[in-house]
Amino acid sequence: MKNFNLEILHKDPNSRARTTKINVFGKEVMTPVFMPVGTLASVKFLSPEDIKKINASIILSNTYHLWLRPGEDIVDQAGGIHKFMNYDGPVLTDSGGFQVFSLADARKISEEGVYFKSHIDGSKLFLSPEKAIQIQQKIGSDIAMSFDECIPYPSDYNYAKKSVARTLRWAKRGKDAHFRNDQALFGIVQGGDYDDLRKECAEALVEMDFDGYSIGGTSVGEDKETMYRMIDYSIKYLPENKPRYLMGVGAVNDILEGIERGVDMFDCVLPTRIARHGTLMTSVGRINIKKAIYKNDFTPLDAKCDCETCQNYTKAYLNHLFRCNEGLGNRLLSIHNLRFLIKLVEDARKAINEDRFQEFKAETLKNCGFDQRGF
RNA sequence: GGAGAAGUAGCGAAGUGGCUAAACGCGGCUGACUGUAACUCAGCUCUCUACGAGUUCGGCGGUUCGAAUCCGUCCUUCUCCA
Repeated sequence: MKNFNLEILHKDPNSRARTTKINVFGKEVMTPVFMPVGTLASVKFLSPEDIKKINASIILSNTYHLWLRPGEDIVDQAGGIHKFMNYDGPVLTDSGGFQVFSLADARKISEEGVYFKSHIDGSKLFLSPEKAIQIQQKIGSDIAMSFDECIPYPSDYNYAKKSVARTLRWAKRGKDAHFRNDQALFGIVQGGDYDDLRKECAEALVEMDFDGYSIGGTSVGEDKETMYRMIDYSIKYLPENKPRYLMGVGAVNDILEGIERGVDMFDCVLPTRIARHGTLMTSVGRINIKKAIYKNDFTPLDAKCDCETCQNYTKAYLNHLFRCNEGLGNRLLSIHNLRFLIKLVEDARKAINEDRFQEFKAETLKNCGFDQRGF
């Protein structure tokens, strides 16, 4: 019996939003949760101490990328990913399924698996559902993902149907190859924006009995309404007593819409990526710190934020760091954006527990300026 | 005082008779970024009444159908010799 389970703490009476406590092999994860992404066993520019300081409770890493470098054997020899990167909190590894989408120009899909052309040295690689599980078991993450095909949007119905069937066969193969009792395994719902395909996929995965379920294939270029529909089409077929993870979503409005629809877990590169590009998420919307107007603005980035950056530095200083391409700017903004999203889900949990999630959501969206533009 | 070299858009730097409002880089200004090939990418950066027009390549004056590019002269800077 795996020491992995979910306890529902509170349900919002006005939506499907909920708070839960996920027990990840003795480590607690309160949901809704936002998971910072550390693809290469590193949340870019942040140390494990930084990650803890922003109150992150679980982070993500990536099978495909660690497989290429340094190789799963090295991580295994280090004693697993926690020891390797000196981070003792829960770690979830994505399977490489997203790379089927993001590296589409350098890969070929077959029934057996996916052939990749390495983006590092051009060598030929082959990743199968079994191999993806084997790698993740060696990496030693707390939660592994099954190998799926993340299809682009739009995809025509016939392709999506074919792909879902294959992703399901891959899910079964991966599950059969999985044996670690100290590692959970999640299935991934695909099916594009087709209700019946999402249903077919979700129900088949539930039948296979995974430890949790993800909603994949979103945030691949579709419009917001379509994304929210994909979530609806997927989540209604998923069981209440297992975690629901919306993959790759991290814009403020998307997170709130996801929570409202019953999502427990989110991950996204957005906060760290845009931080490196000078954009910060604030309680009044997104701003780009490189803009000339911040050159002599000696106020904190976000008056309502409790992060290290907002407590200690001004916009003018961050503006200066970015103009000079100083790495500290990347770190400070990454800390801020991650803390901002983690605080967002913390506040959301509180609101759900106090039966005022709808008000919280409406107020947050209004403050962030969603009436005029996306976040 | 003499000899040589050079002055191109905010800066650096190509161009050496028409295809040049002038490559490229930096700087500057905008915008994008959602399970990370991303400290990345895209656009703009002489002026204007702006899918067109007007002024440019140290100044002035020439040669030429046509000049940033050739000639004269002046100014400035740098190097070397006194």
